[in-house]
Amino acid sequence: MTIERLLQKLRKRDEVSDEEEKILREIIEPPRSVAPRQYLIREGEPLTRSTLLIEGIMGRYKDMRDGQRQIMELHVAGDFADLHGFTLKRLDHDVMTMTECRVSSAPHDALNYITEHYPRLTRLLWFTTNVDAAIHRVWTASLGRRDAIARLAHLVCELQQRLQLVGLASASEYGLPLTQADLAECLGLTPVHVNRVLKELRERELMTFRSGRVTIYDLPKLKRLAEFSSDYLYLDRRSS
Amino acid sequence: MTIERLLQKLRKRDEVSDEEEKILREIIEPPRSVAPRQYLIREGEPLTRSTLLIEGIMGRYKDMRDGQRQIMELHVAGDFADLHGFTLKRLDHDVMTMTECRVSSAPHDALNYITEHYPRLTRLLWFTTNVDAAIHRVWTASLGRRDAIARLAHLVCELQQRLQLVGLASASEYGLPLTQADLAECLGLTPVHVNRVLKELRERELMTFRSGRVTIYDLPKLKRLAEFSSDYLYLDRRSS
DNA sequence: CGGCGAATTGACCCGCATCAACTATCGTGG
DNA sequence: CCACGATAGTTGATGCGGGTCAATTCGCCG
Repeated sequence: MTIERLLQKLRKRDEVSDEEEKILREIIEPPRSVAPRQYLIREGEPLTRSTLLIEGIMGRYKDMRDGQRQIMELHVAGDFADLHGFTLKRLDHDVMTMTECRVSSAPHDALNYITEHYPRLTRLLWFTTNVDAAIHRVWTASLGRRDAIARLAHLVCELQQRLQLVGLASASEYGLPLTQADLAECLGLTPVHVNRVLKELRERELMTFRSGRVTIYDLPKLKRLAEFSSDYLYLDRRSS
Repeated sequence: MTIERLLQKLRKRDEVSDEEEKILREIIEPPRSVAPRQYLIREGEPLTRSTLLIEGIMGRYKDMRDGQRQIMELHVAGDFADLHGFTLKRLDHDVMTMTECRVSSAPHDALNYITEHYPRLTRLLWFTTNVDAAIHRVWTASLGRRDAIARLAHLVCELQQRLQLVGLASASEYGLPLTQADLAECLGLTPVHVNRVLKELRERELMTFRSGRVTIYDLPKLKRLAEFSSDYLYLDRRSS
């Protein structure tokens, strides 16, 4: 249970040979625990390794001058939180644990070695950073063009899909140990308004979010409300 | 004047050897012209080549059910508009010319060849897709947490910086042949409100946008208003 | 001169923010 | 065991930024 979820996700998209699996296992360091609400990476700091999230939830944050924050992406088990740091060498945002997490690292030297000797695996890792970008695009569209209720519904659908992919969600519920204020920081809303929107979703009998758990009563309706399509998560096999 | 601007940008970030330049030149096909407002790529369609923008402006679009659109990124000369398509094999958005454009293509087979034989160049191309993602993140933060005037100012600063990088902008002006409605689709606003915000920027003597040209009167003040820092464009040399 | 898309401006409206008070939950120490 | 303090959630009253609708004007081209 270290890189299993990562492999599970990669294999949904493309084949991973035994040799590729072996080299991946070799470069991933032993996991360690991190307390909730800890900064793993600060904006601008030089990076020499990338972080694989084994368990828990992490977020990519940007701080604004006035103390407001925007979360740009949430990470779940099996995600690299900062694989883009491998080519960027520093980040334009912070990375923080939202909950208690278990994480491992992949040294950039080792990733470099992969790019020198495993081109297919390299393309697959590149692919995963491009899926992160696709998620960014959907969030951009949400913030630009969806109203508060559709935005929240979309986030709930996205996490359902991504958590299901690694066996952590069913069609009707999953654990999401975040606060309403966290959701507000994802959605470009205030905590107060998130609360009101959750109330409306509850009253419309679409879903509830209580004590760190999402319960979905009618997923198809929720998806329709959110105008959600999972295409952007690239869950099907690639031809290449 | 085909891949010159691309090389110019890449060399700002890292070295490109003669051999790497040679292979890049070989895989890029001869440029062709495309009229304004033409779809180059439609969401979901299978891709076998990636598009290098030689001249003009292109945009990445998402359409919403109700006919609204959100632009997720603008591309300028020297950008690959869909290099992410190389690993994704289809896109989650449309790509459209905003102006008359000159474009070339790089077949995915040839890019594959690069990943097999030129790991350093591969990392550099991977890097450029990660910068696109960084741009997405900044737009996300803009839409989530900046008000209309700061959002518009930020976009103007970003384009100034990116166009300057390829020699198409000075500190005080650059050509930007878009309509106010185009800007609205970037900024998650209505054309009417973009108009009002432009008026305010004019009256505060920060900048003007008229007949396809941005004129900046006070770039430092504009950057302060926008809370703009160019860090996310990764313009400095990487250590790797 | 006429036509058409883009820009401009005014009047009015609404979704979400703001401010403030109150409740619920839970861990901690006396 | 209860008092407490802290954090999260809930609700109401009010205000504002940006949307909507509609009428003009501008600029360009035929």
